[in-house]
Amino acid sequence: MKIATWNVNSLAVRLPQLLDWLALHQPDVLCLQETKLTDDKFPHAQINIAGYQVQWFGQKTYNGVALISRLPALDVVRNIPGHDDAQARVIAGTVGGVRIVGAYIPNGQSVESEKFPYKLAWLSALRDWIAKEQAVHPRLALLGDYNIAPEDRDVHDPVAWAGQVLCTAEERAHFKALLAAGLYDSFRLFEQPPKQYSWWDYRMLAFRKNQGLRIDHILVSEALKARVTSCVIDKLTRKNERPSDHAPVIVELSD
DNA sequence: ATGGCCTTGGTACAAGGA
Repeated sequence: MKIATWNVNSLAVRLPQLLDWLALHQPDVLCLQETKLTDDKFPHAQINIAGYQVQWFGQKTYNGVALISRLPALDVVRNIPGHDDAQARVIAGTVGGVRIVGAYIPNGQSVESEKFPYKLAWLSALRDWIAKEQAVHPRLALLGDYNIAPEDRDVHDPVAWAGQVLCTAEERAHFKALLAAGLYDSFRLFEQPPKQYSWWDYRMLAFRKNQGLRIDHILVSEALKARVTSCVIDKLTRKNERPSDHAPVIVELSD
């Protein structure tokens, strides 16, 4: 089973790239973030024609998530139950016996912004909910754009980024709390070369200089950890024409 | 080169992203 996550930064712009990507990589599950489409505009027919089921949850201009899968997604949930949120950031469903939680964690903008406490409160709600989900679904994957670089080695210039949003101690503590709750960062289950990132700013030739951050993650529960055979950041897709600023992340699970 | 983007809404350019 191949599961993946990709922040597409506008599905209105990136639909052709998405269809190409599905045909090339043939994932069993793909979680999308930043679709930026209201539900009436979601291109479900094209995704169905490509051989996939899809559940979606969006809004105008910002945010928006989708869960694409070969098999139908069961028990689909939109956003964090009990956490009042005007923004479309989570879609979850059970696919092939695996609980898939696709999340677009808030960016936070800057430590001084009112969006930063919103991010921290959101992460607290996520943590509480995931703990409950794990109790019900031992085989669980939490994948998406976390907007957190977990460690300095996930940052091209840790000195410049020290204390900045995406790299603060508070955000990293939330990431660590997910690990402490029994989730594993698939990427770190394997020996990895240095300077591996999943996002590069469109500006400053950041991609060409590999000035990026690793902020897109696939966390898996203990029961799934034993089945993870690889975790790859698909950097090639970031080189495409009209790319998203994020690269997809892909995990292979044995049967 | 001490810089260099992209998307949206709306139709000029400001705001947001990470």
